[in-house]
Amino acid sequence: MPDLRRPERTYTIRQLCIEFKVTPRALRFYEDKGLLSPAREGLNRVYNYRDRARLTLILQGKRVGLSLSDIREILELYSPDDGGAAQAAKSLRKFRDQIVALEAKREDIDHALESLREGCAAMEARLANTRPDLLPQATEAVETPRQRLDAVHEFAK
Amino acid sequence: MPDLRRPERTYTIRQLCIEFKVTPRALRFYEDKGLLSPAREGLNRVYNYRDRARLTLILQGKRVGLSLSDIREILELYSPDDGGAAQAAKSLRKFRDQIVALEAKREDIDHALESLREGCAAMEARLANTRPDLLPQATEAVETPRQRLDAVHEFAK
DNA sequence: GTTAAGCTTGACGTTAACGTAAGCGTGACC
DNA sequence: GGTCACGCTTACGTTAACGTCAAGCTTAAC
Repeated sequence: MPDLRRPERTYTIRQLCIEFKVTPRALRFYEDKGLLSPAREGLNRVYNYRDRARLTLILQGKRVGLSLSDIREILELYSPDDGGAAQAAKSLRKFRDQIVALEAKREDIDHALESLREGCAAMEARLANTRPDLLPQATEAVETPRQRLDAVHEFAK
Repeated sequence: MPDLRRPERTYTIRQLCIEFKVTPRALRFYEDKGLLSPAREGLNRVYNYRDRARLTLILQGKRVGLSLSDIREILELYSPDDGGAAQAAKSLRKFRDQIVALEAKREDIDHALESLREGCAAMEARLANTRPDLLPQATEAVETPRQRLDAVHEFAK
C-alpha cells in the first residue's frame, strides 16, 4: 500500500467530492464528457493525483465562466502530442476572448449599479419625506440559503 | 392616425424585433413570462412607447446577466401600482438586494479576470520561449457570428 | 445473515431561454 | 385566385450541467 502522502495516493470518488464540494454525479458527468478518465478497480473509479489536478483545473475553469467543452479543449492541450505548444496558442486565444467578454460584462454591471443606486437614492428621499418610519424596514437584507452538501466529514490531507 | 414621432407611436412586433435584433418568439416569450403585455388589435400585438421602454430594460438586464425573473421583479418595481409608501419600502429593499447581488457578481468577474490574466501571461511567456512564431496566431479574435435577422430595413425614429 | 454504506450503471427529470415547425387567418399584389 | 408576407397559437425540440431515482453489486459490521 502506498504512502498516503505521496503522489501515488489515490482517492475514491467521494473523497474528491467532499474535498472539492461537488457531487459524485458531477464527477461522473465530467467523465462522460471526456474531462476525466480515472482508473478502475473492478467497477469502482480510482482517482490519482493527476486526475485530481485535472479536477482542480476543471473547477477553476468553471469559476472563470468557461464551459465544460471549452475546458475539455484546454485540458487536451495540456497533455498530448507535442509539448502542447502548437495549440497552447489556441487556448491563449480562448483566454483572451474570455477576458474581453468578462470586461464587457463588468462594464454593463457598473452601468446597472449606477442606475440602481440612483433609483435607491430617489426612493430613499421620497420615503424620508413621507414615511421616515418605514426606512429601517428596507435596511434588512434578504436571507441567502446556500449550502446543502451531504456530510461535513473531514478527511486528512 | 397618430403622429409617428409622438409617444403615441405604436409598433408591430416585427418593428421592435428589427430595432432590437430579437425574434418575435422572444417577445412572445417575454410576454408569457409577464415581462411585457402589449395591447391587442384583434389578435395582433400592438406595442406602445411604454412597452418599448420596458423592452430596452429587459435587454439591458440580460446583458448584465440577470435572469428574466430577476428582470421581471425589477420591472414590477418601476410600476408601483399604488402610490403606497409601504410598497416603496419593499421596492427599496429589492433594489438594495439587487445592488448587493450585482456587486458580488462584479467581484467574481474581477477575480476571474485576474486569474485569466495570470494564465495568459504564463502562456505568453511559455510561448515566447518555445515557439514565438505562434504568438501572433493567438492575437486574432474569434469570429463572432451574430446577426441573422431577415432584413436590414431602416425605421425612422 | 441481514442490514447498512458505498459504489456502479442506466435513464428520465429539470431550468432557462428561446428555436422550430405545424396549422390557420388576413390582407396585399399581380 | 394563387401566393407572399406577416400575424396568431399550440406544442414539441434544444443545450448545459447536472439532479434524482431505480435497481443491483460488494464489502464491513453487528
